[in-house]
Amino acid sequence: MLDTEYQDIRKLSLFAPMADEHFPSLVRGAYVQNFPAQIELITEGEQSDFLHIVLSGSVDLFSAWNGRETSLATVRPISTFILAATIKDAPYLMSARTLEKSRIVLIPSQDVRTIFDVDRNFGRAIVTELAQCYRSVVKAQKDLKLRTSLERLANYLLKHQRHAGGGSVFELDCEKRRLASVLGMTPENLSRAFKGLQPYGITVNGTRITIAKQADLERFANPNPLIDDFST
Amino acid sequence: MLDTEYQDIRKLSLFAPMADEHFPSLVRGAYVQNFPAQIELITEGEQSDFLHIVLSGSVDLFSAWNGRETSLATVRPISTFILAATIKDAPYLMSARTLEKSRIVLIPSQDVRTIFDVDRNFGRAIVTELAQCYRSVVKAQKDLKLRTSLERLANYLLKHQRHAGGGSVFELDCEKRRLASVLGMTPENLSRAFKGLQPYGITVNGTRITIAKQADLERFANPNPLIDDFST
DNA sequence: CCATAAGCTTGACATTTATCAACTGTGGTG
DNA sequence: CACCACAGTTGATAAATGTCAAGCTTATGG
Repeated sequence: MLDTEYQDIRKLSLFAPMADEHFPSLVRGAYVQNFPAQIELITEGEQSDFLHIVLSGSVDLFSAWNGRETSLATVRPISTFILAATIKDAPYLMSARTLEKSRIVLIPSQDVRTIFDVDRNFGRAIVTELAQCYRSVVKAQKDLKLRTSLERLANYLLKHQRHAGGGSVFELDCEKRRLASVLGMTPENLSRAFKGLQPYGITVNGTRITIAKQADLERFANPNPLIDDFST
Repeated sequence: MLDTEYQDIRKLSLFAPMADEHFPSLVRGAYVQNFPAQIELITEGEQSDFLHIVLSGSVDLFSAWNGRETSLATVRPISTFILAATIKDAPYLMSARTLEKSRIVLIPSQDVRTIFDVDRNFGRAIVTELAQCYRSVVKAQKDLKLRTSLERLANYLLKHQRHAGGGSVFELDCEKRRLASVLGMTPENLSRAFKGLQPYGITVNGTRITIAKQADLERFANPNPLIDDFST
């Protein structure tokens, strides 16, 4: 692991509060590996042997059942994933695969649990992180159950517009097929949903989105911090 | 609070590991109250001042947006709810209302956080509970995104059959309108979904469900522990 | 530069789900 | 006992979403 990476991980909200004497022992047993795109890192149902951290690239968390498949989230640097399975020592509920060339840290789950037991601040950070994860999924659940696909797309666009700086033109940060899966629809329907947002000033050119009538779109999308804000 | 109730709460997995000297100070500031049916206990968006515990009765966790409403979960005795908001000191993401006459304990969130800081075992119990909650919602998310309403109903029935003892006849434990909302469909559609399961041996009489062709239903439902098991 | 493959889009169509209105049955109440 | 209120059901219809096949665009490699 590079020293800059070591520092970056140390600064993660999950590890920052940890005592100086504990962090090295957590990292000591860790692997760092570069993966090409489209590699399945973990498979749902397997035992959770490692806490994963994405240093660069991006990772798709997805799940399959009965021949169908859906994307549940995207993990971008620098953050951890599958913390809950690690802590509970339970099987993974989702699979994970690299979306592009990615650099991943693997920390043995047992080490995480050991230090969790001795470092109070780490324990507190884990609680905060888990509560955050929980609330994110609850929001996703509300998004899915309370909105039509058109409304989900509208709110997704507003959210990513803010994330991209707030300008009226911005770029999608993933393939449309994946976006469709994340939003709970088919790629064909996403295509039509973009068309359906034209009356609200949306135009699409490849991955470039333009929001011409901001107020109209916001009136239609009716975003709600209890569904759409990352922070709350 | 009755002494039996005190003991019951003490035995909850969330509180059982707590040191004997801390539990009284947690309960000292708590209220116990009886609520009639259909009382809104908390409203989404408000500050989370109390951790709630259902002693008897049942509570519906739901959320609304743009005039629509959906049930996200049912809380039954004896268990806590809105732990994540309490710990994060963040606004509630869901509203809660009594489904029937219910007895509820309210523990000031600040007390929970204070003892969380001093009692290691309590901290650990909270982590376990949060991880459990997180995984439950992830499963619900998979259920919703990977299955049709008919499949969700079939799996719901199998799950509740087991919960009710495994016999081929059992009772639904909530109104069909609520079940419909939990499963993410309209009451009309739930009615039709029950009809749609007739070929698999399902008959309905009021709240009484009969599964005549267990194997057929299971073949259709194709239940999966990573979606349908409470435990994993 | 062409050929190819892959993602995306479009149209036609099927399926699923929601909506609205009417009707049924049941339980409670005056 | 008559009446009402309400959950549930049913039918007709509409809207949303998925499926399949074909065509389009674009990036890439020989």
